[in-house]
Amino acid sequence: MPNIDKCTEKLIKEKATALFFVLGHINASSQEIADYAGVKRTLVNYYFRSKNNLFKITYDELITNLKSSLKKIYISKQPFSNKVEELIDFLIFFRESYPYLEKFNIQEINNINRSADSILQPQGSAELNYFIKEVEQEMENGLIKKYHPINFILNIFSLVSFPIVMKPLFIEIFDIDKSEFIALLKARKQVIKTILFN
Amino acid sequence: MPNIDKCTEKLIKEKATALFFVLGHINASSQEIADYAGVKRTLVNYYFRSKNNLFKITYDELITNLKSSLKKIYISKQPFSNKVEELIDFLIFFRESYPYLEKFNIQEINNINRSADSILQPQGSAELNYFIKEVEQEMENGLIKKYHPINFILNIFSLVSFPIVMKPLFIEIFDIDKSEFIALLKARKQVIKTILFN
DNA sequence: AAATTGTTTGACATTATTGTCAAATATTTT
DNA sequence: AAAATATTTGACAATAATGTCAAACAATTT
Repeated sequence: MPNIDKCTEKLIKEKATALFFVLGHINASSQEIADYAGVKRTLVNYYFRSKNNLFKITYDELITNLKSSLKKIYISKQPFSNKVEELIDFLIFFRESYPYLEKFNIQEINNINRSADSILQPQGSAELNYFIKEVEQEMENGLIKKYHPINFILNIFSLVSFPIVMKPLFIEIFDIDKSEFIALLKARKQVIKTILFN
Repeated sequence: MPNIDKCTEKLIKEKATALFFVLGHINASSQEIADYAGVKRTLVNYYFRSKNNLFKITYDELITNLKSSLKKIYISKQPFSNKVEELIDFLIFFRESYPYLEKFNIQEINNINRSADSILQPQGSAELNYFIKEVEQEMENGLIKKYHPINFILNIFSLVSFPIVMKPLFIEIFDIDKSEFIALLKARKQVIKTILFN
């Protein structure tokens, strides 16, 4: 069965991305990927050589998007508090679009076998450093409390990401409806902003 | 080779716990577990029937400890701010003792195949509800900002756990020494307390 | 010391998954 | 339409991991 609307390679890649990072089948077998894309398993090898390579490609694309968006925000010309707000909004949006990306990061971060050719290649950037300098500036100005500026970044990422990553667990622990928790997370955006500033 | 000091069953269980949750080999093969304990692989099956069962047993023991400690803190008779401080201290201590426990939680939480007999059995408790009531009380008193009390709990767990879970990633992103980051996390305890209260 | 019970071992069968390859089929170029 | 190229398919080999089992061995009881 030939594909009319989309070339097979693109199709496989898109379906794999959704399977990995939207549906959370991070360890899907090549058979599972092929089935989800509606193609034979061998085509995964034909177009991408190996399942791992396919995974690496989809992961790299997502991370590249993420990084590029973050960098734009870090150096954007706008009042600091607006910038933080934009950062929070974007992070929430991205985490909810690909809720399982962070899950993979966590799985891989601590992987014993992680080597130089690891899929994960975290790195800082000039843009991030610029933002950190700005945080220090605002600490001088008294807008935020004074401590190591990295803490401010840690706070943002922690307060936004952790509840999303742990959502199913928290729903059971707090014994509330899924919809109620989602509403809570929505309202939480304001809570986070309040907490971050004096 | 017979074991003198410790019966084989206990030995395997202890080594497996360390391998899983201290060293982070969450997906260790039965061979790896046996090697680490210095016994033949079949003994894992002999004493624990299956690798999965062994994992479940070690996991359950850890979680039982964790829950019981948390419950004690939740209902302990002491000023609210001291209680929160104790909670933070304990959480940091526990996360650093078993840094990979949370990693497993995150892996499993979203597992598609998670069924009724899943290893994960999160649940609330009367003690937690008691603590939440107390949080609401302190919001009335003006010690903490007013919002859905669950946010306060989310904040504590997020601010403590996320930087520990993501430690290796943050070290690379912020391009700082491991020792420097550990020092930062140590000092961070105070940062968290400051943030949580008005 | 013979019998019973508990523990350890190596060999085996089973299952799941991966990547390769040659043959079949479709598409494009000449 | 013949040739060349690209894509798809099914069969195959290799690998890794799991759990079972009977036999060997050790310890304990009678």
